Amino acid sequence: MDASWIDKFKGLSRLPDDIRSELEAGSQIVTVPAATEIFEPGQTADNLLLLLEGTVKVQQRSDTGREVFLYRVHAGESCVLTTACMLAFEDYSAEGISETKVKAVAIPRKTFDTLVAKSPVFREFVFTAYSRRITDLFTLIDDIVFQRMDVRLASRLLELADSSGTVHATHAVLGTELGTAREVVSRTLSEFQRRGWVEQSRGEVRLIGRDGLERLVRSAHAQV
Amino acid sequence: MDASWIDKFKGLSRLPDDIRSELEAGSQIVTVPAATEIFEPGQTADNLLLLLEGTVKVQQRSDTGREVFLYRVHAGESCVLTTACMLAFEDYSAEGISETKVKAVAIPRKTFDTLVAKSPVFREFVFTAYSRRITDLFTLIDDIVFQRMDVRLASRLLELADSSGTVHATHAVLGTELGTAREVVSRTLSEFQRRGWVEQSRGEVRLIGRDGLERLVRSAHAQV
DNA sequence: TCCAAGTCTGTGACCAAGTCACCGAAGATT
DNA sequence: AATCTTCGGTGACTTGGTCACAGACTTGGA
Repeated sequence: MDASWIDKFKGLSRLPDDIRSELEAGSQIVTVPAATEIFEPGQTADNLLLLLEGTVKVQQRSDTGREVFLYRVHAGESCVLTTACMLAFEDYSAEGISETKVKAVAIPRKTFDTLVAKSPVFREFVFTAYSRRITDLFTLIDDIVFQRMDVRLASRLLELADSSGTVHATHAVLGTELGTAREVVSRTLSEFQRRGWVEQSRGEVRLIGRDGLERLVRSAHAQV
Repeated sequence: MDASWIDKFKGLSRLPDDIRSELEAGSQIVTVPAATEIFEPGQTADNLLLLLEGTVKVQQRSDTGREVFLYRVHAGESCVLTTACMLAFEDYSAEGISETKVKAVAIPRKTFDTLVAKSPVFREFVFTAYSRRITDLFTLIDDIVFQRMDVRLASRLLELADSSGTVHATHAVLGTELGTAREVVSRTLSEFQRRGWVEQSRGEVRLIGRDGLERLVRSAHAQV
């Protein structure tokens, strides 16, 4: 345990030494296998998770059993929206699922509360994280309401592509990510393929004309 | 100043006396006329507002100049999402507009920060408020993605109706509230009228068959 | 009082997106 | 090899969003 995990989080590196050790002592490093439900509706969250490795997908399951993707937590970020419910002793209405193997720091309610009280730096860290997520949610809503599907799909593909330019996801998965139907994804992807922007095979999409996709996304954002 | 405003907020009434007086001393009661911009994008919020009277509408203006309604703050609630940005020194991306004359308590950044540090009760108040708003945002997203417009309009009409069962709003306003186009609202309202649920005149909708509207809303929520 | 300008609502044509039903192809299982 | 499951493709249809335009109502001068 050479360098502390704390330094992986920009907002926390400024913590004074005493708080640092308190945080380290009062928290715990956990690992979770891929595709595991980390938290779910109807459960009071009792740990704040800070992701060291991997990604977590947060989505809401609606009454009908369909799912809306809300946001994705990457390494170096925190599942901070759970904390509101944590401190408020309220249920969280969204569910979090590890997409990969996940390594994270779990900060129990008690430590969290103490640190929020004691440390201005920690407080700022928490509220900054909040404000990020909330603005993300706002832009998500904006996107859903006003942005065309082809643009949203294009930009999501660019986000999800691995280093070799391939997206590993079925049409159905892409559908729930964007809150739309599988058929719509299929149709749009065929169109992208026709334009020579992507190649498809079962369960994956290879981006072979990033330029086209990027142009599409840019053109939609360059509003008149 | 007989009864303190503090007792209007359920979560705050349990505050110990010393914190109460600190809160009262460190904050200020303000009034804002109707239809005034209270906060806007690109501005760091420096006060947390607790509404005593009136309502505030929070919406996001998109690049194209269109607006999406996000949520409405009523008396007894707080514009709490601004506080994240407040403490994080970040810009708020949404705008808040008073719909009526508004009386509110303004808690400056400094007082807020002190109280969050000092008082567990205040902390819980803040985080509870957060969690409410966030869950609201989640259900909003869910609604937008999965719920039919007629259902959403019906339930919004029921919410917005005054004591005499009249909604004072133009079709255009209802459109932005629901994130849809005016024409869609017009068409749906004509349909409601055809069914004898509402009567219309310029700038207002009178609900004359609440039952029908309520049935529509209920039937949509009673998912199989 | 009457006109002009602005605001609000209605409508038809069209396009984008979501839904439904169904099918065949590609992997996985045995 | 036979079967099962998952994935992707397609056509027909409905709902919702966009555009263009017209008529009705309101308001504020002239």
